[in-house]
Amino acid sequence: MFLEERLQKIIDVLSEKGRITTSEITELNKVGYSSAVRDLQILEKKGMLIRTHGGAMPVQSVDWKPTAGYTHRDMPEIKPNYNAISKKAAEYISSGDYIYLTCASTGYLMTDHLPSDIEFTAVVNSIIIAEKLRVKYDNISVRLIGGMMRKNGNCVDPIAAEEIRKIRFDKCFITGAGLTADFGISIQTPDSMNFVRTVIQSSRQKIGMFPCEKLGYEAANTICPASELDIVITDSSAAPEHIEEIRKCGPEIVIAEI
Amino acid sequence: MFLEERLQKIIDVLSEKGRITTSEITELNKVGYSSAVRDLQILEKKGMLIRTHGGAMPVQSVDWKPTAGYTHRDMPEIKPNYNAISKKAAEYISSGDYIYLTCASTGYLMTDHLPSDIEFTAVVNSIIIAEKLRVKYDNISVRLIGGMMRKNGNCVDPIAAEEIRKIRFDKCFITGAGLTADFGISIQTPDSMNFVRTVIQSSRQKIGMFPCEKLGYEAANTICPASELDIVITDSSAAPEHIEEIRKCGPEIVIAEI
DNA sequence: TATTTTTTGAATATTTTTGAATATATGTTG
DNA sequence: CAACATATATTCAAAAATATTCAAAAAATA
Repeated sequence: MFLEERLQKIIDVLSEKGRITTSEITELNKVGYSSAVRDLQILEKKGMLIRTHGGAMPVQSVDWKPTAGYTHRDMPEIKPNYNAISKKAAEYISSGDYIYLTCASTGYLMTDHLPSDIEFTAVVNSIIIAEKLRVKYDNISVRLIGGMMRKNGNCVDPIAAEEIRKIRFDKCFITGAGLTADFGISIQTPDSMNFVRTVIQSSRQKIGMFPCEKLGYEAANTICPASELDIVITDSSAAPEHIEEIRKCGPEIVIAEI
Repeated sequence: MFLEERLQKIIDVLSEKGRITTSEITELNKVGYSSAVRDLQILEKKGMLIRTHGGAMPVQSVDWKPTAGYTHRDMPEIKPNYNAISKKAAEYISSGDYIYLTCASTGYLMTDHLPSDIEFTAVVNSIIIAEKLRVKYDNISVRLIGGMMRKNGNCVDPIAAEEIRKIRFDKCFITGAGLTADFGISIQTPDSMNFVRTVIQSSRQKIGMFPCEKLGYEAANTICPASELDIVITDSSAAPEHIEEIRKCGPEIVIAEI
């Protein structure tokens, strides 16, 4: 079998099952362990997947811990809490809404839970999310935000922010790398900071999705105070002190059961 | 057996089975290994297939599908003339260029032939093309044009056109549904008409890709006179009278050998 | 027949695959 | 939480598969 065929098979399994192990690959492609690993390396280099300890996962479903820099040794895991939060968030969408969907992993996970019985418009700045919406939903009008595209398929540069400025959202579903009472919503890159800030400023209702790991964490750049958010959705593993800290700032706290 | 017959046989097997090995070719055409390889080299040069280690695959099969599960059978059959024109067009890209790539099928086909040894910026309004560039090329900066996304993943509405208006391209690679001396470049929908017109107005050098079928045809809406184009790339099956008709309007005519 | 083009097979070079040795990470147990 | 056991990753060199080169042979053409 050709290299290209093997790689395609891996991608197929990955996007169907959401995960693949190294031993599955050896069986699937009838190759030795070393070749299986090398194939994963090739695909990782292309940005088609993220390697984990024991196999690989789709890029979209992985969001590494904000506390540690990402190296190939950090093993990203499937995060049920991310999924639970995304599902809960999707419940807030109403008929006719004009909403913004974050390009972070929580936004991607939301695409599995969006309502298919009402019509609404989703504004997205990720071609991965756009493609998923295009293929999966007929009831959603998709508005794409352009700009210089990052290697991960997202647009968060000033061009994209400028485009956001021309829109008023009913609701925005956003996230960040961290959230505290002191530092508010924070994120790694300045571009993202600027972009998300613009989104928030353009939205009537601001809904933040923050898995427990992100509460109490402060990333490099602050986007806005926590008080700007109307609703913060977190999960049942969140520390009570963190929850209380944010609640005092103003946002309504919603707990998604894992 | 003639060379052409052998090549055709290879293409036939390829489009039927989606793959062919070198040893299959030696049997199929009753030739030695060296000849089998040379035939593959010839076809690869024409852009009719992609050589792999051990054989070859159709160009489209080596694509990275955004969604899994496609086989080469699901992909539209590549017309050799479209492919030849796309390949020829890609030769016009120089280092540092800021180019627009049409969202039509010729633009998509170009993504198989773009130079990978020089850096340049590609502006695209199709998430399918954007995704392919993202995965396949490291040397290309991709600028995405946003707007209300059509069901096919393209953005050609007024929002997209407005975005184009803010750009000046070194070159644009465009097409249309038809091209005549009388009616110029024509296209089906008004949105597309407006969009492509804007692209042309924003480009220093205008390169049109028009397979022989499109010469002499007039679609509903005219975009601009044929004289606006600097170069028209067509294929060797184009009728001489059509070629002459366009040449008289001004554009340099380039014939891509099928 | 002379000349050119095409085909071929063998020698050589390159790429790909593999397994074993070593290193690192994760899970478990006291 | 340390120390061990297990699972997985990395490295690397040998082996296998495939590609390239090239000159001779065959075929086609003049």
